[in-house]
Formats: sequence, C-alpha cells, structure tokens
Amino acid sequence: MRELSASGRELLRENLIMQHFDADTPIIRKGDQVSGAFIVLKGELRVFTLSKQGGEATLYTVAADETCIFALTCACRDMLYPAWVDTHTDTDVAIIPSEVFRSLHRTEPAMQRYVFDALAGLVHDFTLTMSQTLTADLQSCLADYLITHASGAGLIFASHEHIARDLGASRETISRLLGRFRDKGWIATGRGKIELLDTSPLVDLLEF
Amino acid sequence: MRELSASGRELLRENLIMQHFDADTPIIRKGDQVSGAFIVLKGELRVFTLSKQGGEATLYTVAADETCIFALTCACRDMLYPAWVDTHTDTDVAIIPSEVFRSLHRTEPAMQRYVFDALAGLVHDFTLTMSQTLTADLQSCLADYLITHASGAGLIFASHEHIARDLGASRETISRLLGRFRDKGWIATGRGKIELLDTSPLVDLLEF
DNA sequence: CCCTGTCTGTGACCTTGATCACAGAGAGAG
DNA sequence: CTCTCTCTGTGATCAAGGTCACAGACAGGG
Repeated sequence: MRELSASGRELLRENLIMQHFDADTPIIRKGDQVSGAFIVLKGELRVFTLSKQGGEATLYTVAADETCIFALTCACRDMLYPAWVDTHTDTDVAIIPSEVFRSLHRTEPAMQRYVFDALAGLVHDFTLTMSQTLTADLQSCLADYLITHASGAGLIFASHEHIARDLGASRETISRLLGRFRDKGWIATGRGKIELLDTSPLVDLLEF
Repeated sequence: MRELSASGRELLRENLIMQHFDADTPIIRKGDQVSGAFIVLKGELRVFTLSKQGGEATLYTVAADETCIFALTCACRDMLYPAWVDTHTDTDVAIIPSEVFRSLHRTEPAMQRYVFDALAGLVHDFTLTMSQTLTADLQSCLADYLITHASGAGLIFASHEHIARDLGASRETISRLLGRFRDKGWIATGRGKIELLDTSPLVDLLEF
C-alpha cells in the first residue's frame, strides 16, 4: 500500500475500518451483503460452504496480510457473498468500504495490480482444490493436506476433527485413514499432533 | 477491443494468430506450456480435469467471444496450464502471444479491465461449481444441468453420454436418474433429446 | 430392407465414505 | 488423585455412484 498516490493514501487512511473478531465467531453468512474489501492483519479467516446435510467444506483460508477474494469481487461487482466465513483464532481485520475500494481500484494502478495478483493467485489455488475434490479420493486429499500443512520439522498440530472439517469429510474416516498411514509407518500420531516419518509414499499418492 | 490505443491496436493486429480446430480435437494437455491468451471466435472450448482412473469432469466451457481464464493467468504469470482442453464442435480461436498480451496488459487500461472482468466472472462461476460438486448430490447437479442447458422451449439436445461427461458421472447413472425424472412426468426423453415438461420440481431439487 | 453403429434401459455387484454407537485414552481443573 | 472433557480408535450398517455385462431401440447408408 506504500505505492498509492498521496490522495489515495489519504482517502484510505480516512476510511479504513479496523475490526476485531474473537476466535470461533461466525462472520459472514452466504447471501450477506458485504461491506467492503477485507485485509487480514492478524489471525486467519476460514471461507467455507455448507451442504444440505449441514456438512462444511473449507474453500480456502485467508492468512495475515492476505485478502478475501470473494469480498473483493463482491465489492467490485455488487454481488452477494457466496459462502460462509468464520474464525478459529483471534483475528484483526481492516475493512475498506466498498465505494472507497471501488474508487481506489479505478484510479490507482497499485490497487489494480494488487487485486489482479490476488485474483490470479486464487485461480491457481482453486484449480488445485477443484481438481483434487473432483478427481482424487479422500486418501490422496489427506496425503496432500498433511504435506502442505506440515511444519519444516514435519509436524502438524491439528485434531482429526479439525482436519475432517477442512477436507469436508467425517472425523471417523479421517481417523481410519490416519490409522492406516500410521500402520504403514508413514506417520506417527499423538493427541492433537501428527508427525511425518516418511513423506515419499505420501507424495506418491498425489502423482498421477 | 475497440477501446485500445492506436499503438495497442496496431500491435494486436500484427501479432494476432488465427487458428481453427475441428470438432473433438484435444487441444491442450495438463502441464503444457501455453502460447498466449485465447479468445474464442466461433464454437466452444471445454476445459476439464482428468482423474487417476481416467474419469473426466468439465470445469467450464469457453463460448464464442469469451476467453479462457486459465490461459490468461498462465500467460501473465508464467505457469503451466493446469487442465485439459478439447472441442466438441468446429472452433475458431484467436491467440494473442504471451509477450504481446503481457505488454498490452501492462499498458492498456481497456485490457486490464477486460482481464479483471474475466477473472471476477470466473470466481463467481467457480464458486457455483464448487459448492455444487462439494455439497449437492448427482440428482441436484443433473436438475441444474437440465435447467441451465435447456433452450427457451425447454429442449436439450445431448446424449446421456455427453451429459455424463460434463458432470463427471457415469453414463448409466445419468440414464437411471433421467429415467426417474421421466417416470415422475417431469421430462420426456428421446434419442439424443430431452424435453422439460414440468420444471418446478426440478427447481425444487436445487433450493436448500 | 437389412446391417451396423450409436443410444438407451436395466440388473448385479463393488467401493467409498457417511452415520451411529461406543470404548478407551490424555490432560487439565480442582 | 480423581473427575470430566475432549480426542482417538473401531465395528456395524447404509446410501450413492461406479463398473460390468447385456439387450433392445433407433437411424442412416448401402
């Protein structure tokens, strides 16, 4: 945002709204009118859909310094928000009101570049998610999840419940699959913790 | 494209490549390097993913006057193409080579607007597809497909095979579901043809 | 009119993953 | 140390769809 013009920066400063959400708060429901562009300052937003039966499936998460692309497109094209959003950690968000955002987007090249990058990145992410959910079985999705969510040391701190929600699967099935991975010696499991022991067979599950 | 600057229009005219594809031709494979931005002039491109087992699922189609967003983002960000593309009808395509496109996108506001609109539209479409495939059962997907693909007179000209490919389902299951719809009097079926008789119960399948 | 190729209808069976129902851990609070 | 809560493991059962295997139905070419 350093690259905005003086007047743009001024406009932004005057209209930026800071907001705090506690952990596990529902923030947006599908069909809500969205008040503007969101930029996460601290914490994380989770964007997900709900099924007929009440099951959830996480579409993507918005980490610190990122923006929610659905909100961007809603602010630009006057759409209703197409999904649900909540938090699992304390989260601070900066909101640029729709009109301000639209005006910045019209006049500021830096803003155009920012939005374009965010959208193009989303297309990439979505493609991955889509092909995965459409074509891969749960086992492959889980393998991918473990690899992409592991810390450098190969550790993941998450309950089976949590993983199941992210993947839109049931807790029991995740438990069973993790059990299978463990029996094969690929991972070690503990309460709220998973350790990757041998990633190569997990990676093999992804390639095709 | 009328809104480009004189120099931009000149650049475009000199570098535009016209290409013709016959029906049912594979055009791009996943991982291919993409030569530039595509604009469909006549016919239709189908963008789809393949699963391990060889199953296909259509992500979206690019109709006349539309552009393929994957190709756009690939051209902009130097990515490999993330899906497969083929045709089912004779199709004419205009190709803007990557460097030309990048240069136009950098300098021409009209091009920036065009790309932004295409991306934002995709986000919207993807959202719909995603929530559907993630949350709805095949019956609802089929109902949606029939309604969105019917002509004004409520007619669809497509074989069960074709519908199955679009929905990433098997031909037999589509046949069975259509049979159920027919038995309930909602549709009439014929060889390569479906007629909607009573749309309201089909619409009911979508709302939840 | 027949022949052949593509659609369509159906039965049998299998796999995946959801759901229900518990039983046994860790782990923190008191 | 106990009590209670959440997390984990596992069996039984069920529904949706995919796969295999045909059989009939239509349509166009010769």
